[in-house]
Amino acid sequence: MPRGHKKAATREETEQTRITILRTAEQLFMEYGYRAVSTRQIADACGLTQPALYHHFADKQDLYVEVLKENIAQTQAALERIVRRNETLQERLQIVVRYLFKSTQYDHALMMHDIQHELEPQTRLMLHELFHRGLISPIASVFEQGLHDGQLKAPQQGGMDAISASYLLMSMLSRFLVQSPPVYGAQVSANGQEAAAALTGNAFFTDVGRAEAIVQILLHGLAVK
Amino acid sequence: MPRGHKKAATREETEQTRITILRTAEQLFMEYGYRAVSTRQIADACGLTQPALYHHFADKQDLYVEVLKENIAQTQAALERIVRRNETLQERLQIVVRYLFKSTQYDHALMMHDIQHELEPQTRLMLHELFHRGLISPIASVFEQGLHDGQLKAPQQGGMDAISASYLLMSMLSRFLVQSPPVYGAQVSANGQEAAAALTGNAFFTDVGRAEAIVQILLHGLAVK
DNA sequence: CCTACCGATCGGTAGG
DNA sequence: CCTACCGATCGGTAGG
Repeated sequence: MPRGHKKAATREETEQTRITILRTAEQLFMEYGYRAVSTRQIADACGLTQPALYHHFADKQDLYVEVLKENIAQTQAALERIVRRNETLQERLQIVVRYLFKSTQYDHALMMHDIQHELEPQTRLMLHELFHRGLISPIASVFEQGLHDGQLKAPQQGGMDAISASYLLMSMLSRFLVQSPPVYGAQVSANGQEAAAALTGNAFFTDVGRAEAIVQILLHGLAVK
Repeated sequence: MPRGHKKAATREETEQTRITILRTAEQLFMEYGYRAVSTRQIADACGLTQPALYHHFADKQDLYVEVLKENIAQTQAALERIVRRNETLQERLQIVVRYLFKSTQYDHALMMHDIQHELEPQTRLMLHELFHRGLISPIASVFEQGLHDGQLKAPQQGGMDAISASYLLMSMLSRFLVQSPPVYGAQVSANGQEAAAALTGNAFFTDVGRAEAIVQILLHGLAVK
């Protein structure tokens, strides 16, 4: 049954608008946090009025939950691909870390804080499980395999179970770890990343260098053997 | 010149009120974040009206900055004491981590996010330097010593400079790492910590166990040698 | 998807 | 340190 006589939005246009809102909201929520982002900010950035958002999402929390669902689903798909590759344990972990650095310029700790403190209890539980299944479990499967292979130490030998190792790896990706070098003293002159890399004598301040350093230390530690 | 004729607050009472406000605000800000805590919440928790806060602090940001200053100063004092002890590198790091776990039930990543996004640029810079001098530098001095001793790998040998290692250690303390085990499946029955510890076969889910595990892995890694 | 508008809450001020 | 109150902004709704 055709009905394009006025200028009502087609189903496709509506879907496009929904996607625009989701992507815009994702960027804002992930950078500033749930509470700090207003529905008007999101609407403005999409070129809409604020009430228009409520045509696509029931309320602010619903929009946030949809953002997280899409974000986690996408990350999960990528991680499961990486995890099944035929490469060494160390190489797969480095690819995982590089992916997480590249895909998310934000801090998972902020996301977890919002889930814990800004949402209703039942939503909180659901997202926690989603996070666990989507991000933690795929990474844990890599560690699990290393434990079975005998490449990784068991908990009793100074190692760690696979789930805990996955959470630990995630926490090592926290942005505040290194986002800090604007000025400590006053001796940093020009480009922050390169200057810092030169000062410290390694490539820790580039994304790839950071990914390699983190995995290197998680596996082999800082101590001389 | 005496003047106690009415019932004006003495200087001592005023100071006590200020301390009460600071401690109350610290708990709230550190748990929920700067923006999520209203000045009325703080005042209520202190048994005051909201405008009364403005007798002790210029505005909300000023109160937050004072909270951070006191918090960092106290942590700095404790860390500098620990760092000068006559114990092994590993023992000192474990004491540092245990102290940070015990003293701050919150997440430094949240604090850094608030500093980055909720404050004026000049305040942000000042607090960043305070954080660096108060928390990072003391910890870095431990790593620095280990590097000089030859106990720790240099950056060129798969190690890390002292400052980067300190940020990495701080990020490994992130609460979201492990605060998560409410329910994943439904098989966790009674006490979360103990049940999880039993399941995983180590003491990672107690504070002391976590501190030891983190330092163990930071120094020696997860891989079998 | 818009205009118009709601009650609630925010940080902060006036004045005593 | 209180009462009373301000303008701004919040999430969300009515009605078309």
